[in-house]
Amino acid sequence: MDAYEYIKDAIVQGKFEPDMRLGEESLAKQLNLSRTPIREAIKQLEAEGLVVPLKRGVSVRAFTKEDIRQIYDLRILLEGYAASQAAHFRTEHDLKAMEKANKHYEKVINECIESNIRNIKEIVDANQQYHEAIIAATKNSHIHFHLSKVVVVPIIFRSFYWYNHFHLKQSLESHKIILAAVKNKEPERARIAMHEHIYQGRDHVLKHLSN
Amino acid sequence: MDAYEYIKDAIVQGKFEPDMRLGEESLAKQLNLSRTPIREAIKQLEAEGLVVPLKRGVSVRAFTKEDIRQIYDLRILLEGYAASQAAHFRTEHDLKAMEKANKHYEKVINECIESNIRNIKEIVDANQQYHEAIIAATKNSHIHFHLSKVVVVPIIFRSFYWYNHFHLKQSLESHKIILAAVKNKEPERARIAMHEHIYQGRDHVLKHLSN
DNA sequence: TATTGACTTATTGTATACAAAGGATTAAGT
DNA sequence: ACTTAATCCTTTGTATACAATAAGTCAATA
Repeated sequence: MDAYEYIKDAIVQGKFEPDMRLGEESLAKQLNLSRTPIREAIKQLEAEGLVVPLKRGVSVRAFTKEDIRQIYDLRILLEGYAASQAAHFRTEHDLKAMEKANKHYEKVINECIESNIRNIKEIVDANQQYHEAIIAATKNSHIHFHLSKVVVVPIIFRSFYWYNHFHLKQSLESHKIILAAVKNKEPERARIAMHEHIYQGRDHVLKHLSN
Repeated sequence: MDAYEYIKDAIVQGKFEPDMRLGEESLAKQLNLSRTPIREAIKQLEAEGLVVPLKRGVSVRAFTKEDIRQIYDLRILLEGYAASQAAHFRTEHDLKAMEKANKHYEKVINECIESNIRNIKEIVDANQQYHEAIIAATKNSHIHFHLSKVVVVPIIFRSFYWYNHFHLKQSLESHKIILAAVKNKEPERARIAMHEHIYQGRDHVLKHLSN
């Protein structure tokens, strides 16, 4: 397995906790690699801001409540724009992709609610696919590039992020509203709906964060 | 000197041209270093999107006209937001910093016009300081983080970016308008002025790009 | 007992050595 | 002459070895 993917996943899944120091030798042993590729992976993660440099080596970045607030503000700006652009310029192909992603999200949510089993990874993935479909319709690869870095952070706190059925249903409803606006080519409606959708996610996360 | 800084500067200054392959041994010799730190620097640049991976090694990313368009769209969105936020929340201290940066920019521009000498680096730096002062007033470090990656790209094409006195004066005028709006706490005015300012820069660059 | 200082240890940062994979060049065959 | 194949060479990718520095420990003195 790739060192970069391994470490990033471990951070996002919370296996490597905030402020935990990442020892190179330790990681090298876990991955059956030498320190050289480990260090390269760490440098990439540092450039993305997921780990922070110490005097020597790095530690997992501990995002503060203020960080989360700022990241959501940024995400609201970018994804709101993406939604409005999608409503403007979407093709039939884009729409099909979004509808497919939405159908899938609906299926996952409903299964989750019925069986009362919280398969967090599946929900997070389905949600991301939906958002990616909208961003793809924007046809701005640079926005996609930066959003992909931004979106990852709150997922670190996903353990309580998706924890109740009400929020899940609310989220699904928002997705439908956004999709309808894009389908009807209503940019401002799409932007506002996306804003509201992400604000709800933000509030939900912030409510459960202490510091 | 740091390998990362060296390579990044060389790319931004145009010393390493687009599509040029970056040989590790060659860079190591230039910097009197071994390949190890070179590779780490390259990984960072790859994460930022300034170099692209080949089957083996990397080359300097060749940004297309479409890339530039997308990057400017993104920058307009982010800096427009920054300007409006600055107008909302700016403190006296923020304002002082912006005014100082603006004074300095004015000085540089005027010297440049009078002496007819185009010290491109000085102009670019003064311009960046002004924009940074506005972004600082936003108090959103994550927006600053992403903008810092975005802003760099068009500078690669700066040789003709700042090439005439009319554009320079126009740019200075825009800066003053934005500053006034921030000073008077007019968020929408500030955003629109920033949009216009960056659109002008965009058009100027695009006009001189062929493909 | 607390604090400071030297010493020891562990881990990073850098260099080098080795292995593997592309790309280039040359030769052979059609 | 042009294409194809095989070999060689250059450069990357990985591992290891060495050097440098930060941190931790222990002892000594106030």
